[in-house]
Amino acid sequence: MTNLVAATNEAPDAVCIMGPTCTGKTALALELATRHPIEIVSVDSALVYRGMDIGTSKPTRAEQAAVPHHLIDICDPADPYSAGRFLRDALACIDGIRTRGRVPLLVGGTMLYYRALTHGLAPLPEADPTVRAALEMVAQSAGWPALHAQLAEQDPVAASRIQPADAQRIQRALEVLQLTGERLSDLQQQSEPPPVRLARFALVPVSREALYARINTRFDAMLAAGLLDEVRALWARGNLDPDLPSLRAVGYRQLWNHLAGECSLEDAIAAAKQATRNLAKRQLTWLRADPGIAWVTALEAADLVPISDALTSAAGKIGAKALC
RNA sequence: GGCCGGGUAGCUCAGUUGGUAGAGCAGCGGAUUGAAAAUCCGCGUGUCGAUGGUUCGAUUCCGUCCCCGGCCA
Repeated sequence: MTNLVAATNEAPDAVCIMGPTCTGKTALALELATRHPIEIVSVDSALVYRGMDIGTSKPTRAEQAAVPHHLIDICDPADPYSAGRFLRDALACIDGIRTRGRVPLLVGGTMLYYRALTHGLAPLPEADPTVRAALEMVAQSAGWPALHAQLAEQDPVAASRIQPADAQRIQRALEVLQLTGERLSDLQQQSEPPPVRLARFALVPVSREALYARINTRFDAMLAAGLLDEVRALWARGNLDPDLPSLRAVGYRQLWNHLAGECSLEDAIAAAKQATRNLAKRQLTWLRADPGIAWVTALEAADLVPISDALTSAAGKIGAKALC
């Protein structure tokens, strides 16, 4: 079903390193780039946005200059990026990198994007603001449980998988129904894994406690580096609102609320750290649910051997392909 | 020192007209198909500050003490 390399010796087309926020993925990728002919593809829903650098821990200009990076700064914060766009963009990047004779190293923490890469996406329509606004209006008066009941009539399978309070998913399922006349649950059967053989690794923290402590410390460092000014600059544009996917990003959302006068800076900081910790926990849940991913718990040289081996193997495959 | 509030889950608090207690948050686990750094679901034993008394039974009523906050001296 999935395109994992598993225990076979078959060489991968690309190598993927996923992991919760704040575990050192960027540093690891840069380190690997000194020893392997790679280009980095970001698997991250926040790094795509321009002008959001500090709070997303975006690789610096220097780091991006040292190794080619992809899917960073490709979207304005006023425009929503999506899993669908990511999959198309990422597959194009992987192709391009391989034809250049290099190995794609996919690195990030957005697990839905990762899932799209390993399992593919169903042929679904993209979001339609008009349809969503209409559904939103109905929900205002009738409530989401009523829309869930409606979904149960039209797509019982989807409804059974979606909680009555899960507004976002109810809205999406009904949107698909309206746009295509077909059931989301039927369309979802039609997803095909992309034809890319991935060697997958999960970079996980030694302990939850240490990860949380690091998250807190890093957020303070972000503030010291000028994160609040970065958010003020977004605020000053005047055309952004907090419902945008970009501004829902951890850290930005809380500081934005503070700028809107909804809470003190102190409370916003505490909430941002909390949200980041919650995010890291959810990322770990995804990782645990993937049976085909190899866990790497330390950045010691010995622990990185499997990753290096995968990169070497992928490079060999590309080289062999080039010879044909 | 006097008066008034408070002391209940890791935190903020609710509650029990006396039958040993429950929310939110945290924490832990899970779901996850174009918003995903999003959205949602599940999990609640804690000497109810301490100690005497009344009572079949006290976290609840009464006495004393301790701690915290405020006001008055």
